[in-house]
Amino acid sequence: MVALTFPDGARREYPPHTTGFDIAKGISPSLAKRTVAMALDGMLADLNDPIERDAKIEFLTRDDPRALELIRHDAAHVLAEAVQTLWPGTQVTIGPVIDNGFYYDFFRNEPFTTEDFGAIEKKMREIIARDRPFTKEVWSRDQAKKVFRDKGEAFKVELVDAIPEDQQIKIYKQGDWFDLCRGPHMTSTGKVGNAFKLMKTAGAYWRGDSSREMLSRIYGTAFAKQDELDAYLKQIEEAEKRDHRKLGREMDLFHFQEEAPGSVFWHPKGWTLFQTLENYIRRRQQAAGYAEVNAPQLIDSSLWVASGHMATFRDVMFLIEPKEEDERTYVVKPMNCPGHVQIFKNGLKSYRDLPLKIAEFGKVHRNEPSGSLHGLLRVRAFTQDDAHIFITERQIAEEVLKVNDLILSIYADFGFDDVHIKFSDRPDKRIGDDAVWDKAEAALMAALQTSGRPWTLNKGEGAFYGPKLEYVLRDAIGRDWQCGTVQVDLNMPGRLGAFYIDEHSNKVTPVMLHRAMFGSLERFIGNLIEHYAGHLPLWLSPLQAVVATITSDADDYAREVIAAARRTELRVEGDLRNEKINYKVREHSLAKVPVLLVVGKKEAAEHTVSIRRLGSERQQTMPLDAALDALSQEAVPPDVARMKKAA
RNA sequence: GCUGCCGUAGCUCAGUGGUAGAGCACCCCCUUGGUAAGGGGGAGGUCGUCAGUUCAAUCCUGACCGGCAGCACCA
Repeated sequence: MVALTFPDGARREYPPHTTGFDIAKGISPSLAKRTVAMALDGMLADLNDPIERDAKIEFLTRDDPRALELIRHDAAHVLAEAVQTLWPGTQVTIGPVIDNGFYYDFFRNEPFTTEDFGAIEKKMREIIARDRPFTKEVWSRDQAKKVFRDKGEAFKVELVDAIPEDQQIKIYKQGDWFDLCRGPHMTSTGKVGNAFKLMKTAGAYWRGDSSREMLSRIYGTAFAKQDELDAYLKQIEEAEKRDHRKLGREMDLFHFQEEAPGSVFWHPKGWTLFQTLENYIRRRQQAAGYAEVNAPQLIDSSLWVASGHMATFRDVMFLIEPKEEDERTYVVKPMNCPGHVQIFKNGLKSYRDLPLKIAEFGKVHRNEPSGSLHGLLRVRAFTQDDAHIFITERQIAEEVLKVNDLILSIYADFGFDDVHIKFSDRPDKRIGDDAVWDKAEAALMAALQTSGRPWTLNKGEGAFYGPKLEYVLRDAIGRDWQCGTVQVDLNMPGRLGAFYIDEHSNKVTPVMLHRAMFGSLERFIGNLIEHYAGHLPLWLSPLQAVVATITSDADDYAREVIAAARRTELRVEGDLRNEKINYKVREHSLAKVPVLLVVGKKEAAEHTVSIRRLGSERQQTMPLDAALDALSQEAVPPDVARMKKAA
C-alpha cells in the first residue's frame, strides 16, 4: 500500500498503481472533473500517473497558480499541432514554457509571420474545443527514433539521442497528434482555455548554436482567465511607455543617428545627468581609497597581443591600420585594464603599496555585432566606471567583499534593491592554468558567501582571464542587463609583466581585481530612466525646476526667482513665454521636469512661489526662501547627505 | 552576424506607378490667460542610399545602410 497525505493533513492508504484520477474520483466526481493535474511532494505530475510511493498529494485546479505553467506548456503543444495541421511538412523541435508565456520552434523553409497568427489561433481554438485527453506513453529509444525518422522529424531524432540513458522516452498524445515531451500535462486540451494569444515570431538557432539551422519561433502567452491575459497585455503596453529610447527623446537627453550606429549623441540635459552620475561615483570611490587616472585611447596593438585581447576579440576591436608599411597598428581601446597595468608597472611597487586601486572613467569602443545594439543598453562606444585593484593573493577575499558592499550600497542609492548577482565561472575559451582558476573561483565564491546575498550560477560565462560576479538589472520589459562586475584575474598581470617586491625582496606577480560599479554609464542611465519611468529624483534631474509665469506682469519677479534658485545651485530654467499656464504645465510635465515654480501677480506681490510637483495635480504656495531651502536640500546627492549627517 | 518586419517633415503617422499630406513641434501675428494643448497665418520633405524595370518610381525588383523583435555574441 502507498500512504498519501492530503492538504488537510488526512492520511489514507491506497493500493499501489492507483492513479491520481482514481483517488480524486473516489473523493468526489466533481473534484475529479475540476482537477487538471496533481502535485506529489510538491512536484507536478500527470493526474493519470500511477502513484508508487508514499507522498503528500495535492490536486490542482486550472486556477491554481502552479497550473499556469501547465496551461502554457499545453498551449505550446496545441500550437504545434495547429501549425502541423495547417502546414504539413513543418518540423517540430522544442516548445518550452518561459517567463510570461511559451514558445515553439519550427523548421520550415518559409518562416512564419504575424499574418499567419489569425489562422493558427483559429486552429488552436478548434483543437482546444475538441478537448482530447493528453495521454502518455513510454517508448523505447529505437521505436521513438524510427517513428520520428519515418515522419521526417530529424530534429526530434536528434533530441531522442540527447536524452540521457537513464531517462524514459515519453510521448504525449492529444488525439492523433503526439510529441516527444518530458511532461507533465493537464488532463485534456480543453483545459488550455481561450485566454491565450500568439505574440510574435522570431528566428532562433537550433540548440542555441549559430552554426546550426535557423528555426522559426512563435512566441505566445496564456493565462487561466481572460482578464489576466488582458491585464498582462495592458502591462506590456505600460512597460513600453517606459522605454528609455522613447523617454530619452521626450526628455531631450540624447539621440542616435545612422552615421554613428551604437554611439550616443548626448544633449545638454543628458550630459548633465551623465556628469551627475560620474561625480557621484567619483566621490564614492575617492572615499573608498581609489585614485583616478587616465590612460591613452589609442595603444599599439602589441600591448593587446600581450594581454590576450587580440586573440579573443580581434574581430570586434577597432583597429587603425597603418597607412605606410613602417607605421604601427593602433587599437582604439576596448578595455582599460592593459592601460592600468602600465601605470602600475611604471615605477617599482612594494607590497606596502597594496592594495593599489586605480580608477578611470574610461571610454571604450567595441565593434559589437549589429544585431546586438539596443539604445543605451548596448552600444559601441561607452564609458566604464572602471577600476583595477592590485593586491596580494591573501587580500583577494577581503577586497572582493569590499567591492561587493560598495556596489550594493551604490545601487541602493538609486532604488535598485533587487539586484541579481550572478557567479560566472571559467569559460571554454580562456587563458591560464586550471589550478590558477581553481584559486580564483574559490576566492570569489568565499567572498560571495560571506556577503550572504542570494546569487545564481552562470556556468562557463566568466571572462577569459578570470571568474566574475555580475550585478544584473532588469529593464522595463523584463530583459536582464549586466551592469556592475567584479572579476578576479590571476592571469593578466603576469602576462603583462607586472610585479611588486614583497617583504623578502622577491618579485611577486600581483593579483588584479577588475571592477565596475555602474558598468557602463550609458547602460546604467538607460536602466535608470526605465526604472524611474523618467521621473528621476531631484538630485539626478538634469533640469530640476522650471519657473513659469502666468502673465508678463510677473516676468521681473520670475527672473529674481531664477537668480535666487541658481544661487542655491539648483538647475533651473525660466519659461516666460506668452503662453497660458495650462500649456506650460503640460509641456514641462511631458518633459518630466520634477518641479514647476509658478509665479503670477499674487506670488510677485507676496514673494512666494506656487510649487507643483511632477505627477501631482496639487500645488502648494510657499515663501520663496523656504521653497528654495527645501528644494536645494532635497537636491543633495544621497552620499553627500549621509556625510553631512555623520559630520 | 542570423531570421522576420520596418524606413514618407523634428515627432507620431496617412497616401499614390504620373515628382506628396495630417496632427503636434518650429516661425510670425492676435491673445496676458491661474496649474496637462486659446485662435489665425507661415515655413519645412531630392519619400534611407545606390542600381534596375518603366514613357514615367516615393510606390515594382535587387543590393547596401539604418532601426525594431528574437536568436547568437558581450573582455
